[in-house]
Amino acid sequence: MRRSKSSPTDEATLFVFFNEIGIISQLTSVLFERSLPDGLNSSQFGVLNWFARVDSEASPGRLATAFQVTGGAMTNTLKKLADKGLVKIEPDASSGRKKRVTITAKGVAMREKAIASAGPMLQEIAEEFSVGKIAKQLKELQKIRQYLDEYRYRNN
Amino acid sequence: MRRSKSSPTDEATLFVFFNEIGIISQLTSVLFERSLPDGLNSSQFGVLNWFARVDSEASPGRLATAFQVTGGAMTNTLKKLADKGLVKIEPDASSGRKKRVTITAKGVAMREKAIASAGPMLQEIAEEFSVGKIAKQLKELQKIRQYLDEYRYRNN
DNA sequence: TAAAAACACTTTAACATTAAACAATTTAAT
DNA sequence: ATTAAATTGTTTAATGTTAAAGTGTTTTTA
Repeated sequence: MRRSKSSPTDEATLFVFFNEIGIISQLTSVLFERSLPDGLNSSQFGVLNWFARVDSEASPGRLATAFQVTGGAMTNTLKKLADKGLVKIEPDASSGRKKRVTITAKGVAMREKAIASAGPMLQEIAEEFSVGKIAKQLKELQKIRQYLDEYRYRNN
Repeated sequence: MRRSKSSPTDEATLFVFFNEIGIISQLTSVLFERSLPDGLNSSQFGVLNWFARVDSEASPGRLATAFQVTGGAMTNTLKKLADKGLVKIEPDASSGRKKRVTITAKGVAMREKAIASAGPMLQEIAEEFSVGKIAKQLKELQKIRQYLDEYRYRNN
């Protein structure tokens, strides 16, 4: 450590770090979105992917919180997904206010198709960079993400 | 290397890696946007920050390309910035089609104010993580970003 | 148990972004 | 030189997101 306390220089490093992450996110999002099949957009893919990453069912409100969008936006996204038969929306047995959203078999297949569509780009990158190294970085990023998630719930 | 050729497993790692970057970007963007002063939004800050990061002047088209937005969106963002006196838009002496955009002193001050507004959050993170380690990661991320930028210009 | 408050989701108006059409200028082709 | 093509930026219609208001349900409280 160059200094014993947090300093403007440390903050500057972090700012540039998160800025860089934002730029990479922008670049890859555009590439990925472009490769998505049919009328699927990023928001819709995000929801399908969530069911693979996190849980097999959810309420619209839980999804809205997870993606940091308003309830209205999630209502809209889920409607689109339901129209395409990629998710199922039912009344929640436990409460008349809630709804229960689940992914359908068609939705699972669509998620896989969407991920496969990014294959060529990912393969090119895999040839250029050490995936082992990236896997190690990933672990660090996951820690940072976890921290940010906690930070978010602390400050809501 | 576990295998001699790129494999589905490598692609999966990369997919999760970029997914994680997207989530961190989302979380930090919301936090940062929330802290922004006055009527400044992310797009507008992005343009001000670009003048500090990349060049002292630009055409609207160059900025639109840099941020991967349409010309129309950049027209709109620059109009907002010009209305607030944060950038100056002039006809370009070298061509009647182009315009020349520069940041004003007020714009520079606004950028600094905006970055300062993120200070408390960055400080908290600096206390939790090793900034030296993050600085090393930053270098790797910059390589990846550079590659993605080249990839983008190759596939346009 | 009746009234008030909180909660979950949807709808609506305002705003940002995109794709496409448009206007103006410059470059290229013949 | 003229005409056609390409370039640069703006405008417009459609779509997605937000904030706020609206609807119905559940929980709290008095």
